[in-house]
Amino acid sequence: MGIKERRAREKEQLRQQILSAARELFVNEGYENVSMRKIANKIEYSPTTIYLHFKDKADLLDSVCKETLLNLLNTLEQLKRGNTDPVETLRKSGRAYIEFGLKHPQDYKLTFVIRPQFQKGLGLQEGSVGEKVFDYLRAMVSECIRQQIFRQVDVETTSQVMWSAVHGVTLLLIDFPDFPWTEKDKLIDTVIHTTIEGLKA
Amino acid sequence: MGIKERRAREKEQLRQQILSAARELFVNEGYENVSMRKIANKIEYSPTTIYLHFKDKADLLDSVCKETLLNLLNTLEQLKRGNTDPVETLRKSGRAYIEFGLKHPQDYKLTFVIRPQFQKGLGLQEGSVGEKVFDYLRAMVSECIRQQIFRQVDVETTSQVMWSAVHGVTLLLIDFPDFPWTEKDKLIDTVIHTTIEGLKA
DNA sequence: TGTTATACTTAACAGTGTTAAGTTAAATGA
DNA sequence: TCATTTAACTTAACACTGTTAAGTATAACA
Repeated sequence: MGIKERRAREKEQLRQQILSAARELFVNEGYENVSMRKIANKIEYSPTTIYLHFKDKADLLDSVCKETLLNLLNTLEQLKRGNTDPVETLRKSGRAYIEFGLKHPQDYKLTFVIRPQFQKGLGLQEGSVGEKVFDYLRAMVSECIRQQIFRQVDVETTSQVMWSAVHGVTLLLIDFPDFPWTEKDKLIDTVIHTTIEGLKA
Repeated sequence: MGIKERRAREKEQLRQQILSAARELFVNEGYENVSMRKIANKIEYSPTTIYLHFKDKADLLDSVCKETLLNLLNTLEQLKRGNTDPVETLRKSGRAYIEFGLKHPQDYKLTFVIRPQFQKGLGLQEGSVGEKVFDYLRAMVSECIRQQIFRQVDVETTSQVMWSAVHGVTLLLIDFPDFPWTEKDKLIDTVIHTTIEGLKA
């Protein structure tokens, strides 16, 4: 039964082709400014072919975002290796998160701003990659609390505070590039430092 | 020359009519899902009439956002009156900012997320209402530093850290309503408290 | 070789932002 | 008062959008 497998492989290949064309266009021109026809043109298929692989445009966006989250998760987990000091790890992770957002601003916005707008009721579903990213954060914070470095007993709230801080500065830097920010690295470091100090015992 | 004045008044009236129709539709259905024709229908004019008052759809959005910022500025300035303790004022302002965002989530997103997306190069221009809002924040932070309550000498960085925190938590609460947040008020208080503690001397 | 299933396309629908050209009505000047 | 100018507003059109129903061609199977 090699034929069915080959067909499935070919189908998956086209799916990936659509996905990477979509990502490239979304990232370069913005979700709104990319039409299904544009994507279809790029891969040299008719627009309707896309609908054989993705429910609609939002589904396509969803899949692109899932890849982004996997990418982010990978970046973060690589960083954890060999780090023992939990606070230092948290600091570095915060930096990595923000830098990921600034390095791929369009991907970041697609994932954390555009997608929730188009996919209402998006709560980082169970088993989703998004949940795994937050689990990563939770684990680090948990360790900081366990070692009695952090004040709060509540892991959830503490993690959410941390997320708020890095998400906030990331989006502001992306969305208001012409605002008279202080030196970017200084701002990022201060945001992370301030939040961590504020969380300490 | 009462005629010219009456004409100008009528023109301004229609402008306001368009603006309030646009706001209502934007807020209820989302910027993307509102067409110029929809707005025109609501005010019972032809779609092209709108273009006699606004350059394009983005300009319309811009004007709606300006109103929102005035609204926010007003809320914040009312709060300052009679408050002497600068840290307490800052805390209350942070709360008011976040609550404003949660009370008018669509307005907030339009102003701080959608608009920068459509109006590239938006750096809170000189004299803009947005600048006035940030000036308000700057003044409060400045007072905290002057009284040597806050660590940082750098007013700019400190203000930007504060903005990051409140912006971050506001957007997360709006965009991921189904996320298992800890009790909302607790989260907001903790974000503000953590940031302020982290900034202290 | 004929039939079925899959992959893909064509054509269409109802909508979009925006503009050029045209119309109507009011204000102005003689 | 009446022709002319000016402003307000509309009609019709352009080139696009996401999406679907129906149709075609090709490959896999019996």
